[in-house]
Amino acid sequence: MSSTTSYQADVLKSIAQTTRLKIIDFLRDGERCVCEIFPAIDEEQSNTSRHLAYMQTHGILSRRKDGVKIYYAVKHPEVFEIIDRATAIVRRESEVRSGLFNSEKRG
Amino acid sequence: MSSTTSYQADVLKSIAQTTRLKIIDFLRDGERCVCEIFPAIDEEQSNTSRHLAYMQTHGILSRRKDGVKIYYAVKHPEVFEIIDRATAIVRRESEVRSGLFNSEKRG
DNA sequence: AGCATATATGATTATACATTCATATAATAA
DNA sequence: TTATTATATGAATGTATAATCATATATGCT
Repeated sequence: MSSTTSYQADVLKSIAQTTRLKIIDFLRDGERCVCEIFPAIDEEQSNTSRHLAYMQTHGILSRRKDGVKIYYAVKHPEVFEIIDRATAIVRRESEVRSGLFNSEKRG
Repeated sequence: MSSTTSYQADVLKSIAQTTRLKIIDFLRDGERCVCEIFPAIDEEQSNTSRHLAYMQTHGILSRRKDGVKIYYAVKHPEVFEIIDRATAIVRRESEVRSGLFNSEKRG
């Protein structure tokens, strides 16, 4: 196996989870501290903290300390591009499944 | 949570695994049957079959039957775009970690 | 120093996942 | 019909993951 394959999987796994997707989505506007993040996504502080640490360890979030607060941000714009493409797939799949695609074609 | 968040996670999870990444990469040239796939990626037939079924169920692979053989293909070009972006992240991260980025800047 | 706030982490539990082996099913050929 | 090839799947196993609760640690304020 290509040596980068497992790193690719690690990066994608850091995104492919509902709580982490919620966090990343909340970080679209930029850097936020933990105390802003966990109420916004409606998850427990400890769980949120773990996911943030996980994503930072795997290189997709940056971490900045300011006093008591820790600010996290998405490091690579590709993270958002990946999610946007996943959204496109979901949208297309749901159209096909609901028969929207075929009925459009029929007019 | 947005109702599509868990579908986004499902799509990304269908990609974020080493064996599945190997399969998808082998399918870059197009449709292939199981008997071509598992030797190419050096995995067991049963394991390969399971991952193919998983990805098909989650909407990222198409499945076509021709006699005894089953041909699978990647349905959405976005799947490759997602992997390419993950690769870009991995590359940038490894550059930063190895200090290549900073030494380049220094000249 | 004592207190409040912010974040991280150990321990636990439940669940999901990946893999393997053995075997079932399906299509085709002899 | 029997044999062969291709694919799928049940059962078992080990490992990873997500979430929760309780608590530790760190910073700053009074």
